[in-house]
Amino acid sequence: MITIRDIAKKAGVSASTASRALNNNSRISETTIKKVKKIADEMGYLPDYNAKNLTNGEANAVGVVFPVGSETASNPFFINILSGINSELVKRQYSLSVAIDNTESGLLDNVRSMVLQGKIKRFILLYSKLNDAVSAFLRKSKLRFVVIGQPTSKDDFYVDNNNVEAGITATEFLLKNLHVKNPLFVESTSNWTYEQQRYQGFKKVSNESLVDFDKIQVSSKNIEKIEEFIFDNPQIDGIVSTDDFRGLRFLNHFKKIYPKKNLSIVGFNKSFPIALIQSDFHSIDVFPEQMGIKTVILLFSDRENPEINLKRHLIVSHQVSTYNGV
Amino acid sequence: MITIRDIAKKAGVSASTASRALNNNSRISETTIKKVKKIADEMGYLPDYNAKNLTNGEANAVGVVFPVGSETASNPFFINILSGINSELVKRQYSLSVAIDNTESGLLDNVRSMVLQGKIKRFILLYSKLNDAVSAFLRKSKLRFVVIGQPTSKDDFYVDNNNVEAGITATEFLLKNLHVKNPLFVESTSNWTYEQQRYQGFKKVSNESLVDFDKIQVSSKNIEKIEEFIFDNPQIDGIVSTDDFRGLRFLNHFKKIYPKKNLSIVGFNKSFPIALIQSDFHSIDVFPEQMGIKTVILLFSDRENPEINLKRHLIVSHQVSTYNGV
DNA sequence: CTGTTAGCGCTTTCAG
DNA sequence: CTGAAAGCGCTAACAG
Repeated sequence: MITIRDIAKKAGVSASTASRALNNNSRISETTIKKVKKIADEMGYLPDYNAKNLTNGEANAVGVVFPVGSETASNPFFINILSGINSELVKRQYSLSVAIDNTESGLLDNVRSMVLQGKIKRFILLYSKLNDAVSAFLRKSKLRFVVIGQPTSKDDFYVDNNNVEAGITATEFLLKNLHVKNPLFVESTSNWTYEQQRYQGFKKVSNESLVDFDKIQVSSKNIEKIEEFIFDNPQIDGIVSTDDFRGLRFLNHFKKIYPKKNLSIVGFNKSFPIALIQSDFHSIDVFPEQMGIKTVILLFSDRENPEINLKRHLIVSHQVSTYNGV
Repeated sequence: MITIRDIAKKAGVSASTASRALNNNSRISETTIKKVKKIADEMGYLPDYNAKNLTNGEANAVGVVFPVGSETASNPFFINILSGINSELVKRQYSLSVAIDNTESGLLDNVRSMVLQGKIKRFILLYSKLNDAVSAFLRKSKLRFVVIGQPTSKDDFYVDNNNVEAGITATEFLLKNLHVKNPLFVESTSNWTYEQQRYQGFKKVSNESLVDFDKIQVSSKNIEKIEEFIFDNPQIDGIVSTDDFRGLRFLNHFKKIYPKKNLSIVGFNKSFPIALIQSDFHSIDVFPEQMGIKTVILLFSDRENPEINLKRHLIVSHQVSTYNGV
């Protein structure tokens, strides 16, 4: 293994000068910086992270925390988020360390160990939740973290879509492009904040367009009620669904009752890997990879981006997208 | 921060003795081991990983490598694997470090840096692929890694399901429990090894049951052919599909042509987060969390499990599971 | 602008 | 069975 002393020797300087040169310390002359870097390059020098971390008292890693219980299907695009996060981390010579557990206490232990033993100082939470032990711990420890979704505490950092706007986009597309006259808003039974916000957008556009509209909560618990509703409302010709799976589910109920009728759908998240569906099925792409990218930018804005340093959140755009259905 | 010297001082021994005691070194007497550990406990001592890693020349982390291209989108699947992996890692005081990138070369850089700079010595590959640069690099570096899926090189370590058996299970369920008379095997156009293996099982059971059977490749590229096939084969009453999404897709084609007919389905992977589907939709659960767990067990078998140390693979079971459809 | 020295927290020879 | 001392690779006072 080739160390900083090796390159110092070859460059005819001391180890500390070499170290400073490699870290662009302003006290070192341009010439020696160039020289040292050139030699380091030639010798294929790669700094040892564990040594750096030990002396710095801080790891070059970001902790990425998953929600407990994979029931949170509301965030289906984890892989894409991870990909976005990591693309930004590698630029900074950081690595991505994950905390995931089936229990809240296990998850907390995981994060505590990252902080206390791993010296990780920056975190990303792939969820947001009231009275969350992990965020409480991070706040108390004065560590910087960014939440993906709506924050639960007033001065948490977060990255999210503009969900009201997204609801507007979805509904406008449904009414104007798909020519729907009697839209329905389909959501879960959990009253997530993002669902309420998307509904706001839906309601606004529907009102302005002077169409009749309605809302329904869909889960596996209330099947009879749903089918009754569908039966009683044959005029429904399109839906905005807070996620693609729920939209598909509603479609199946609908087709069971009206096999011949078409239903236009705008869902969210582009959850289906392949073209899948008969009928006009569209989805709002919320650009998960972008969310990952912006999350990291915000996470490091204290060091790097004076211009956005004062912001506590960043917003990712969205876009209607089409499944090339059968 | 409380260090090993603090506890050594309190215990009235030297730092080296304390270190050895905490690591159960056999040269230390039972009594001092007990004493030192008790004091460490009382003082809430937690070893600093970066220091340990530096002296050990090896990080307490496992690199988990994702396939390039999120086209392999089965999201919940990966999350569950991660969860299984991490549950085993925490027991060993190891952490989970991920490598993910959109390009093969970027991914390789990521892994190289983990090895060369991070001193990570053990890896898990969440894919398997011929002529893979990452596995080549790991082999050359003589590092231990376990692949999830079928290995591409004769002496790679791997964890997988028994896919022939799984094909048998799926087909038996379709024929015996769902009373299908004319089964069809639905696969992708990629000729994955696991698809061929599942087909073997399908074929065997179909033959033994003396039923007529067929096979079809389904993708968004050959829609007309699929619908033609369905039209020409009205006797089809059930399918085994190599994944749930493809099964659903076929179902939609089928319903378009025969709106009134039922189709029984056995897919794979339990990909749908909620009950979704009208018609008899089942799925083979391949227990991704178990796969994660066994992967780690195999990864550390050189140190820990003399009894399975000679094995180069572990097999995870599977099970028919039901979507509580509408 | 550069070098010397010390030290991060832990493990490990080498002595006893 | 235990201790003293050295060192992992890097950074940061402190001098000059």
